Amino acid sequence: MRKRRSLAMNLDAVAQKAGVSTSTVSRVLNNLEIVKTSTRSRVLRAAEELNYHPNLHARSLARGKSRILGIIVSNMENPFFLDIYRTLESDAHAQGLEVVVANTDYRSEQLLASVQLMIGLRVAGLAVIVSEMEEHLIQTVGNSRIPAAFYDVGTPQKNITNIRVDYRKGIKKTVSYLSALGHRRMAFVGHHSTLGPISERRKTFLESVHRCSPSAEAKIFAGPDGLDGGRQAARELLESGFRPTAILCVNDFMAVGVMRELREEGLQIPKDVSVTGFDNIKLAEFCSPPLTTNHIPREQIGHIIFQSVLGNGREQYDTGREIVIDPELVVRDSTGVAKS
Amino acid sequence: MRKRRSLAMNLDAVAQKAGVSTSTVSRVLNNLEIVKTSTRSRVLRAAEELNYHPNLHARSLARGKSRILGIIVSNMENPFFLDIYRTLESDAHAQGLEVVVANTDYRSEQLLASVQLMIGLRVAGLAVIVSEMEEHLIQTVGNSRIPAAFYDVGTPQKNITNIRVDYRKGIKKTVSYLSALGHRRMAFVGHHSTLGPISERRKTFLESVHRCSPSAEAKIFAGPDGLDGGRQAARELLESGFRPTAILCVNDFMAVGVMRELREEGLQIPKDVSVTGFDNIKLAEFCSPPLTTNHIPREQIGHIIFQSVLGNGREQYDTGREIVIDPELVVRDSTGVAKS
DNA sequence: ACAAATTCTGCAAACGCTTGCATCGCAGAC
DNA sequence: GTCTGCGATGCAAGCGTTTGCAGAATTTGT
Repeated sequence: MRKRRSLAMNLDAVAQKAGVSTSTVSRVLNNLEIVKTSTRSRVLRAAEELNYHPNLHARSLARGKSRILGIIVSNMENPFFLDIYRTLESDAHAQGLEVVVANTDYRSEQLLASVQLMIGLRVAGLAVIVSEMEEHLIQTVGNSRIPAAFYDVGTPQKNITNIRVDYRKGIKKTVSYLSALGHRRMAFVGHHSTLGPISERRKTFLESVHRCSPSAEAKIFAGPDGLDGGRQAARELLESGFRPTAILCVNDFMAVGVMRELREEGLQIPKDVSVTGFDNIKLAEFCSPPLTTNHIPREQIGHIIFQSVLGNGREQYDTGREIVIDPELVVRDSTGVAKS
Repeated sequence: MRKRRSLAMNLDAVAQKAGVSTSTVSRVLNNLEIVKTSTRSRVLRAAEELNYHPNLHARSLARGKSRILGIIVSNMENPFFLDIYRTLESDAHAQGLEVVVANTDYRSEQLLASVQLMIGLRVAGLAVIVSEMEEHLIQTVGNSRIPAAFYDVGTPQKNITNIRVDYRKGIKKTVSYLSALGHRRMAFVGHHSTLGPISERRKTFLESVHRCSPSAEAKIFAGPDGLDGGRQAARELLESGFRPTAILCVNDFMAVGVMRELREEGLQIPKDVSVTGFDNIKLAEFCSPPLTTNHIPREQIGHIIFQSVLGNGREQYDTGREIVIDPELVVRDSTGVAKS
């Protein structure tokens, strides 16, 4: 048996220095009221002097649970995810919880690793805000008994809440708005993980265009999520020879990239081409021209997720539901009547 | 003594199911080669069937250290911090380390909490990329013996590396560039935590302007870090009646906000006002007009930090140094000759 | 066929903390 | 002066792993 004398600072060291038992130190550090004031201050001083910091792993282990909220997002760079993350973080901190984030970069292998990490950490709750998701992983989370929330993917279970945005509705609104402005040639720019051939958004776009004006043309392009991806998709679009009078983008972030490329090619927005986004991130308001987009209430989504996962600290979580949120069209200056 | 029968899945359950001891299971799960192939697969199957996930807290506790890289940033929203974070994350993942991020929002109380968290987690290494920092906290980290790197603050110690950017040089270059374009009235827009009256950047700006053209006017404004903060500072600037022909911003993110407000007020960039930023974030290239800025190699900084904190997995870390990086002026379209 | 060398596997301590229960000390009651 | 009651503390088990060492199983050598 190892007799590895611990060099690290631990409860024992503090206890010894203060002349009490480890239990007492533990009680002081956890603010249990049963400790005599004099003892209490003696312990606190000892801890201070020794520069003691409790080992959170040991703590979690002993308590059988951790005070950590796990968050998994696809792309931290995209302000949409970031905003939800920030809301969750602030809600968590308000309840004295810490937060661990993991980024998947839209890679499902990384998503797997992240889920493993969160389960391994025995997080108190888990928020999964990703575009990619396999049934298998949902099951894994379901079996883990960790209260969780999934955004835009999967179906509710006993410990899982689902939150989804009705993109269909948003796309329809946008298309009919553009249609009313006379647009008959439209393109949709997405990122790869939202645009498998099976993707609902893709279908919805095509359907909506077809419904609004059966004779209209519609095409679809894609690039990686991000400013560069948007730009790249726009370049492909232009090179393809297809000249849409309006471009719908899967999110604002990509839309900004798209606009950059259009400007570069001498096209004016919205005079030559109208552009729309999705999400209504801060940047949509700050770019030039300000972007017409669909507002998705990210703060509200964050709060809902937090509530359903760790609702006010009670043991009875409010999971197992499905919540649907409607986007709302926000018209700014990046859209106008179609060029004749 | 509690006889709380464990309901949670643990090594024991797997061991029992596979008909071996916990040690063997542990060895299988850690890929120790000494396990017989047949036993190995039996164990793996049992683990699979039971949906077993090792408890990382117990693991860290037993091992005496965790495979976690801690990162603390001021403002995850600012792409500058985000880029460093992403580099660190990818380096960490490449070595099989996980990452825990904490956001301080420029609040020193939150910074304290974050440092406590990281120490409590016994992270393998710590990167602190914040603008605010108290000597006291640096000492705390120093005493913790955790290999750490601080960006732009503090001084090297045995377990601490310092990385700083020579902002002074960048500001000088920018001012003299603008000066050469005929600018004689310039403003500096910062965020509060970079702009105490003691702040070096503030001083450098004033000095540089004074040196380049003794008769020139210079003023300083500030808002919170972010698009809104930049906009707000610009508004104050305009309302103050001071009409600079050039505005230097402490970072690109704020510069985008500043430009938005200027446009709103009908000022043209760079015809009426030139604007510069710092960092050279992606967005600087995508905004309109593309932003003249100072490139700060964030990827390089990320790699350096990672190397010095967890360099290639050896026990001998390369800390205790100070590394200085020079920014480089990148001229784009947001600057031009001064309006006469 | 038996000893020796070599794999493999199990035992049990240790990691640093929490917490139910036992204990100790002392004030007030009788 | 002994007893009761109660607040404050200590004891020690247990949380789920890892790992040094020893013992069991298997192979090798003769």
